[in-house]
Amino acid sequence: MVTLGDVAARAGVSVSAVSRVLSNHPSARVSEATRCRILQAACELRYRPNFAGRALRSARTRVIGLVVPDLTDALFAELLHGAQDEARERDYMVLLGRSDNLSAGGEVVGRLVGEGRVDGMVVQVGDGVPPAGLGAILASAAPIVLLNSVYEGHVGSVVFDDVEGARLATEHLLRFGHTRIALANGLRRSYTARQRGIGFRSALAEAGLRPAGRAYETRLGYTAADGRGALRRLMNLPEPPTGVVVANVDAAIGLLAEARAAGVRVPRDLSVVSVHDSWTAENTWPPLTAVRMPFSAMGRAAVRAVIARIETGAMTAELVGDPAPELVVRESSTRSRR
Amino acid sequence: MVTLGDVAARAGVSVSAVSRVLSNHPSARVSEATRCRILQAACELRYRPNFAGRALRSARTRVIGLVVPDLTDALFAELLHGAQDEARERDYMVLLGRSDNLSAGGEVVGRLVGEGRVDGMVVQVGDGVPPAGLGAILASAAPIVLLNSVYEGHVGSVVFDDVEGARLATEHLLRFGHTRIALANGLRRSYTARQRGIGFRSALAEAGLRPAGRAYETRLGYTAADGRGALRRLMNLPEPPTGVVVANVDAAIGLLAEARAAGVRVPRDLSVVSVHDSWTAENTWPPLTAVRMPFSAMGRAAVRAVIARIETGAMTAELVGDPAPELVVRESSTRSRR
DNA sequence: TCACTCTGCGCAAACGATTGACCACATGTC
DNA sequence: GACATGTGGTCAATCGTTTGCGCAGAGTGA
Repeated sequence: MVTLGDVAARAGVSVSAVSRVLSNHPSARVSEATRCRILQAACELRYRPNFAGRALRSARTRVIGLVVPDLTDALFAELLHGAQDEARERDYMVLLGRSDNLSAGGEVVGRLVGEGRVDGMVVQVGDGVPPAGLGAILASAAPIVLLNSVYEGHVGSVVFDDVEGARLATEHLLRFGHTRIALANGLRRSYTARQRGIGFRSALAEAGLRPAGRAYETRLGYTAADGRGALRRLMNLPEPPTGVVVANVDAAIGLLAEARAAGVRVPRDLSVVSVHDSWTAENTWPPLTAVRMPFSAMGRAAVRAVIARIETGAMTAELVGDPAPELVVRESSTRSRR
Repeated sequence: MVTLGDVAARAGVSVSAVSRVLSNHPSARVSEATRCRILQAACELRYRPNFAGRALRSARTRVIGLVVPDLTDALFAELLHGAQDEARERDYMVLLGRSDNLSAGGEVVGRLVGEGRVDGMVVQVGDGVPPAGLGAILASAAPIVLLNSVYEGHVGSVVFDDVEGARLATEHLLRFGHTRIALANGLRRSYTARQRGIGFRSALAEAGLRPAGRAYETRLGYTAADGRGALRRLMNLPEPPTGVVVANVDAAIGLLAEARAAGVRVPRDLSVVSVHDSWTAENTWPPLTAVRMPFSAMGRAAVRAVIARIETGAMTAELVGDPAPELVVRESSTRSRR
């Protein structure tokens, strides 16, 4: 391993001179000739600063942790990409942690922050995590930004405009003349599910429709299996809906598959619109009408927020509105037949 | 931050005593009473060893890097889970790097290893990376294990039994009486694509079928769009195949969607079997018959291999055969009508 | 010439954990 | 009594980087 000392020896100067030159420190008062010798020596020896040495000395790692509950879908990949792009531009790295089922990833947060492996964290809590578990994590006083959830008294969160996303999806069905519209939503305690419920109902209200009743809003979850369950429940109603807003694209994919299996024709018998878009939505049958949410921008915003928290102490509760949620019309939705 | 010194002060001993006790060092000769005091002090102060200090001193991080070209599908998630499970059991962490389009992630390997952020790496090179780029990475003499590709002279790779996987898929179609079977394969230079081609052709040969000709093997790639392209190409042949083996589940999903759009009925007109299974394959229409490959086991094996390389210097070229590839029959394949 | 200031660097002390060397004391052996 | 052995620890060096401080020598103004 090449150290500062090696470079210094080759350039015939002291380690401090090398350090100052290589990190462009303002206090680096060296002649142009010396600077050149140092740079050349570093280049020839392929010097790379040692991460541990630097982190130990400066008590900063320039790494931020990202903890998500699930990464089996393309949405997460987009989020991670945005986060990594933003991090790279600011000379940070992203360390992907794993939030296990138990304790909302509290252990991983403790490890990463407690052992000084990261300077701050972006945490997305799982759908089914009770708020109690969250408190313990946030109590650590470490720079933490929550993703898609807000917690009493914790300012430091980045959320989608889920209300608007759900509203867009609902309005699309309303424009197609649907009046009996269902919502296949996430779990009740999920923050995003609550927001999407609000957007859904407000769109209905604005259209002068009274809510179709509790039974038309399932709250099973965001997985494909949950979407399947939602379809069965909704189509077994005395008056099944003619349109359904699914709060997650993975659930919509399951719902679509279950519709085929149950003989429900989409979009003829049932129009389907999902919140979230991904490459999988283009490849269902029929191709899924979806509201594209800015996952990449959210990743960027989260990293930006946590870096701001680290470097300036500023706390932000940000709503990611740019680019705005956008409806992508495909073939799973059509005009109501009545 | 709580340091060893803080714990030592509270327990009334020296830092070295604390260090030895907390790390269960064999040279820790302390009385039972002292050991207790130290443990209690550490517990009360919530001591956590500082990562940087430890890494600097020991020149080891107990972190291994995982670099993959693409993480938009569920397969990758399974791989990562396996890797993380194995790492955790051996008291390591996994750091997910990003292999950009350019230079096969050579830059990220250089950074992670060069700056001492990781002790070793698991690298899956992208499908379209020419072998030349690989050489540069492997030349760094760092502990690197390749995933699903082998490189001349580099022993340190973990691969699937792709030959067997493709063979299983092909034999399934053969048992159904298909004789005109196509292969929608990955790019020519891809190692896995070559292996899957071998398995495909050997199954045909064992069944006494002569290969149906070059045109029946497309080599477009592993994405959904590539699968769509493969379907169009194959169904435009003078004598379209009645069955197709798709070398990747994402491509199979695209192929299925394109079949619907083109009016090709699956499985009536065309039976489809894919290599790789994932939750998305259960939710296509018709549900996709697939060969389940042991992604989780591969993640574990890769981490095991790189740790072995780090700790004992042992190099391995391993074929992940347990659990063996397994055919999961769903509804996208059926008996040939002739 | 003296007292400054400025330039161009080097010295050395941290940061936190690990570990070989060493020390004081007690006990056992010849 | 001299010596070895064992017990229960402490001391101090080390890893690589950063940074406050100091120190020559050159230049400047009075």
